[in-house]
Amino acid sequence: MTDDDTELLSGDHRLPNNPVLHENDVRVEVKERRGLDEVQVHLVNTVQDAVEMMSWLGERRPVLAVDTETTGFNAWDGDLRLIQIGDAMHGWAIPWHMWGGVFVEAMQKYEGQITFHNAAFDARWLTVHTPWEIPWHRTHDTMIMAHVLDPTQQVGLKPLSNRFIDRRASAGEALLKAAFAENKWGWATVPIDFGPYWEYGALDTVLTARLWEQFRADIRYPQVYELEMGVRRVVSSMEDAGSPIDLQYCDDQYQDLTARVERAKQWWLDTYDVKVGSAPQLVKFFQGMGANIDRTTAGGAPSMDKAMLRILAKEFPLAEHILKIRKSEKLAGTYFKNFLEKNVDGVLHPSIRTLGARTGRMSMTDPALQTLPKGEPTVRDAFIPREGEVLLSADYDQIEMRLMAHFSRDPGLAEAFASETDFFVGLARQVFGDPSIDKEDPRRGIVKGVAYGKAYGAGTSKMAETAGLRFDVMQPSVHAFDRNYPGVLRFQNEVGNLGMNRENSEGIGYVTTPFGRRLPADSGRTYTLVNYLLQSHAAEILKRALLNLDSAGLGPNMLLPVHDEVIFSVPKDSVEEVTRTIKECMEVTDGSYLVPLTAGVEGPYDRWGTKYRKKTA
DNA sequence: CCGAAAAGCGCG
DNA sequence: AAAGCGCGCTTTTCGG
Repeated sequence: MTDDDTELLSGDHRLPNNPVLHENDVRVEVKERRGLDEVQVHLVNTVQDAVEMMSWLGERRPVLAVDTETTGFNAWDGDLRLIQIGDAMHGWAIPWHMWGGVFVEAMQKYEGQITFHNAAFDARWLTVHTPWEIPWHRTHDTMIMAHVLDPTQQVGLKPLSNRFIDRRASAGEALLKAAFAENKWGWATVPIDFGPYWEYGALDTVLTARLWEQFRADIRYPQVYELEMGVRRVVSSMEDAGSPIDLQYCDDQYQDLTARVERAKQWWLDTYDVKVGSAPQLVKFFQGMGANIDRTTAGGAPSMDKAMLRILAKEFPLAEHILKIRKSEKLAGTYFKNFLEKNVDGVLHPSIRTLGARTGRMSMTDPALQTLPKGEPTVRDAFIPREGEVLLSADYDQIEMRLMAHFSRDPGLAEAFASETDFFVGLARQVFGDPSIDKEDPRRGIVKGVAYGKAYGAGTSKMAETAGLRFDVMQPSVHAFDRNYPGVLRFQNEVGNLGMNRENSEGIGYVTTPFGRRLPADSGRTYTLVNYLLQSHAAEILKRALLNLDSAGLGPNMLLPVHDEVIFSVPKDSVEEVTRTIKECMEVTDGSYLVPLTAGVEGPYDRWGTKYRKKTA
């Protein structure tokens, strides 16, 4: 493999309807900036101030930065306090409740490019509290720019500003924090006209505008940035619309589970003087009963994890009891309690970071709806469609495996996707040369483990551990896999070598996705690049699908993205038609990949959990 | 009292 | 030759 990034490029990656970057904005003249000495900040406090701000707004500039100061993190419970606008030399702080009308008028008048730093945050507050609608087609985000340029750097406004603009950028923040401590103020209570508060709020827009100038020129692959800005728009709208849940059901489940957990924990305390939540106490308890605890945690302590307790349970039934308590506690505390606390009128509005991982995967918090248990459908049962609608779920079929076939160009692996039988059954038949293998055969699971192990960069010992097999039992299967799919091994070596060569010559090992996203490896860990490439490109494909779905008019029907899956709420009578549209938007079967990227649509469901229940004939 | 770390566990 | 990747949340523990 050569140093040429295009080596991994393939296919047509045009994006639907997403004109974020305009030809002309690149040509805007950007002046050399020297530190922050000449910068002026202003507070809109009088009609005269407002007039001056409007006059300033009429000047020519490459971009206008917008920022907000709020009472906290919850946009529904909290309040918007300050909105700031600024450019490279001036920042204006606008008290929302006094002068909000001036802000709205200003934004309606302004027709140029806009940038935020972390648009997701400000977009949510602005959507909830103001009538202004963000013009996404001319909206930028310097946090997204920073992540695209280097996903391993800190992408906060202050770290970036300290690094790229002026070391003193965070001085104001320190001053403000000190004032908070001295006066017992918080973001909700600091007086709006307190100098350090509004001044550094205003300065943030200056920093953001400067970062935009800096980064705009550095974006070598506008395609990734355009994808990300489009996804930010679509995902913010998913956040706003939210996912409906059944509150009564959540409450019933929560009450029932917590009561049972509490009783069980009390019993352990009364009977054995053991706190169930404390691993060290449990270790002592089971050792006292004569148990041999031979697994250790990452930190070296004796382990009381699920796997160890399962082993112990064969000899000590009490270990099973601990597992049950943990399970119930997790269901109650991590899921139902969270749903009850975080919903707004029966709707969850999670925070979705579209660039949550360095690979470009999304992450989700408050609540983390990408990590709901599937072995316990009762949790997903909390999720219901909108009024008069039903749920649909659309998943890509083995997308990372298909991308491994594509990137490795291994004909055998590619062929396996063409077969009618279950993919991993087919793989197992090929690997073990035994056409009688069926879905229940343990060799299917072994091959699946080897295949995903390859995709994740695991060695034989890790695969053996995951499968619960001895190294020497696992090894022949790995060899058989390598013999059958030599392209995969070659691909792993190529990516690993490319990464190592770059680490030696350029100081950093990295690969580039077909969209142009640069994926850096930690030093000495270039073997992770195979996984980064697969995971990252799979994320890009899902993201592009979100834009396709939005363009097809399904934006309002999307509830959640889950890595390689999208959850929808759609009108009952449109299921067939929507199913066709979803497949068209998600699948890539035009030959741009060595194997077709297919997606399955499941449903309709009236609760999400239904999908995870055994189907009855 | 608070924040960070560790341990454990949920997902793709 | 060998290397499991990426996340978030809760509880407990521990140090400042």
